[in-house]
Amino acid sequence: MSITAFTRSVSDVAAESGVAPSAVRFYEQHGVITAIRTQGDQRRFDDSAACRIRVAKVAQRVGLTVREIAEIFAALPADPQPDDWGRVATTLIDEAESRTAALKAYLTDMRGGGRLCEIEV
Amino acid sequence: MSITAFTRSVSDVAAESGVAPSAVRFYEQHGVITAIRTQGDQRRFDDSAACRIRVAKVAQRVGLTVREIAEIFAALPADPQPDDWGRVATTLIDEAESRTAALKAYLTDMRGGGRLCEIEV
DNA sequence: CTGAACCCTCAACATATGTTTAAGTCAAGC
DNA sequence: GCTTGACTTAAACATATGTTGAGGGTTCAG
Repeated sequence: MSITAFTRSVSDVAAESGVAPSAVRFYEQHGVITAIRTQGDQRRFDDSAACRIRVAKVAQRVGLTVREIAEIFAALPADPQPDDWGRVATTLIDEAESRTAALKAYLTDMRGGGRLCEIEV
Repeated sequence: MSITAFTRSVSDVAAESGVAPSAVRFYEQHGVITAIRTQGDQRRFDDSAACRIRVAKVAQRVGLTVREIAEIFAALPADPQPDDWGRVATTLIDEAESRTAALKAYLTDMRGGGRLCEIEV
């Protein structure tokens, strides 16, 4: 087992993930990432923090909210392994495809009837 | 050619589309739907308004903003025909699939390297 | 051990997406 | 033609997603 190192500061994670420090604090507040605190009350993150944020940004683009993303990431242990990420990836992709499928189904039904838009919702 | 009838009031469109009257006004302000005005300054919408709103709601679920949806709907003429809706549908689906593809690519690259998340952005 | 650079919280601001409410106007049936 | 319900605008409120700034504390390299 590897020892999880909580060595990254807010600005470290911000630089690694490409978002502003304020966003790093925001994502921590909302459970997308987690931190331990130093004696002086400063946040320290592990390697996975920047990763989680980068994945979160892409997931937001397919319509997932920060809350939904945090819920999905709740399945990730500290120091996540490939299998852990794999399960999360599957969940995210399934959700994205499900939403796209709903869009396609709606548009297809709309055309299918020739009624353009009188379909039942 | 069919004569486009602008006969629907705000509450008519709200009822047809399943959103609140305030949302109907909001979507008009943001260009998702368009209205003519009566002599007394009340909004009147045509048949396509409720349809546009229902499509917009589904499109929002895949991450499109109201602004983006309005831009895509700008290609719809008054009294849109099946072909017009078809082009809009294609644009919406392409965008949704593009975003899902970006998510998949990101997650696949992440796993692929075995580095979990040290991929270049 | 000290100073520069970074961190803390909290509050205000900003944008997107709506809803609610107040004060006043319009429309449609009787 | 009047009444009643729906409409108008504008502003305030609410939630999501952040950013900025003030006032003060922490860390770490030298």
